[in-house]
Amino acid sequence: MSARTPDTEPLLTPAEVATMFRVDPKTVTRWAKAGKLSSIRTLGGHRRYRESEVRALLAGMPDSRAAAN
Amino acid sequence: MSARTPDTEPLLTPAEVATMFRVDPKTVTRWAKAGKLSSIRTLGGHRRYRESEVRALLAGMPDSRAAAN
DNA sequence: TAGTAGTGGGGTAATTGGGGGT
DNA sequence: CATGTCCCAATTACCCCACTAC
Repeated sequence: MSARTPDTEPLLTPAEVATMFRVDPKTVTRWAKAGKLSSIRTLGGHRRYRESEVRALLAGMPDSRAAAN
Repeated sequence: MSARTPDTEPLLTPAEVATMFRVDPKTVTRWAKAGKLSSIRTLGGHRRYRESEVRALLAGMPDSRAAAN
């Protein structure tokens, strides 16, 4: 097989996070800007979010942030 | 160790890089074309990417030249 | 009434994703 | 089969402003 994936964290798109929280994608972006949610940028400037962090927040764990935006 | 590896750098396929950034492989190709990501060509014309550079980019470093892992 | 905080909408420009064909 | 390339629709970023709740 070709696609062996070296040790990487699963990421989510803004739309996916928005759907999970039942909010507008812009609101997710606002959370990232406010530092409430850590984000990784693509080379084009779009944001990607850590699935583990999002799920932790969804589960009600208010403390799982590591670094800021 | 029996088989030695002359100092060769670990390379990644477009699909692997795409998975790590949570984007489409075609997007990775676009980055290479735009010069945002250095690429090495196989003899068949396909692109390969430096794992160290990709990881540095994922970490948020705007410029990546040999991350000291 | 004014002030603060959070969310959504509009508009524009750039990036991204998918189809089609090599 | 994965990839390289081109075209076009969808998504996203970024700005400002309106609305609601406290």
